[in-house]
Amino acid sequence: MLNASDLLRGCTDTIILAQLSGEDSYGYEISRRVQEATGGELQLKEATLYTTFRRLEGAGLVESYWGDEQAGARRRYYHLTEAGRSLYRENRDDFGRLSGMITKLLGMEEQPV
Amino acid sequence: MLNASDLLRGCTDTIILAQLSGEDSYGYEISRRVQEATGGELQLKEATLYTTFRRLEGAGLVESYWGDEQAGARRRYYHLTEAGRSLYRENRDDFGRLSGMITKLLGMEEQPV
DNA sequence: AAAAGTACATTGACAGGCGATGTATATAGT
DNA sequence: ACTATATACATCGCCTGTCAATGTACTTTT
Repeated sequence: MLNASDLLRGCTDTIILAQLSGEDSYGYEISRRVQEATGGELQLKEATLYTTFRRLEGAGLVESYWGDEQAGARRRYYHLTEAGRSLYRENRDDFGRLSGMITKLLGMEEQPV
Repeated sequence: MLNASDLLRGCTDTIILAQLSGEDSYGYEISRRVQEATGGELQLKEATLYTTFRRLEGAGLVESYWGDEQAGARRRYYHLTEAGRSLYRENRDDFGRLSGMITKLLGMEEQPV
């Protein structure tokens, strides 16, 4: 697995926001989805995941509520607020621009947008 | 200008290594080149730049020497070691892979490598 | 009965980016 | 002559995000 602790920094928020842009979800599921989507290469560690949720909620980017599961462990669901959706789009575009710049700076082939 | 402090983390080393992969250079010049190449969007702050040089040199990735300028301010040049060149290539590839994954996770159009 | 999976949460250490600040030389403008 | 700006390097200390370690609790599988 890629050791991407530092590279990940600044992306975690946006990745989580992105996972919530379709429908409400909860920590464990988001974690699994990220792992699946990257073939296990990328992983949001639990500590990172849950501290990030706190931060996002504190900033008013997401709202949380407990699910009403009758069986199994409780789940805390997160819902993207309008502010969160707006920031998500902004961050996504910023990431696109930045990764393009870095790609260029690293002397890699430029990829047309 | 893009506020990329966090996004930049983990890329700074590689960007600097990349700038040294062609020929020896010095701090101020690398700083200017990065700014020019990104249309002023991205900037390696001085504190970041010089602390990074220390770290890279401590890790044996670069070697430094004073230039022999007769006029103007002194310049400390940096030279990429073999270890540095090797890590540069590795980091560059890692970045490519990671940015591809993030692009995917952020729900952006995938760009063929 | 034990192990593994699901699910959430907190604490404290660590490390990189950077604002602030300082040094020194050279040049251009007023 | 003085001031501002550009060139050029350097360090200190703050801030913040990631994560290892640790803990809780329920369910399913062995």
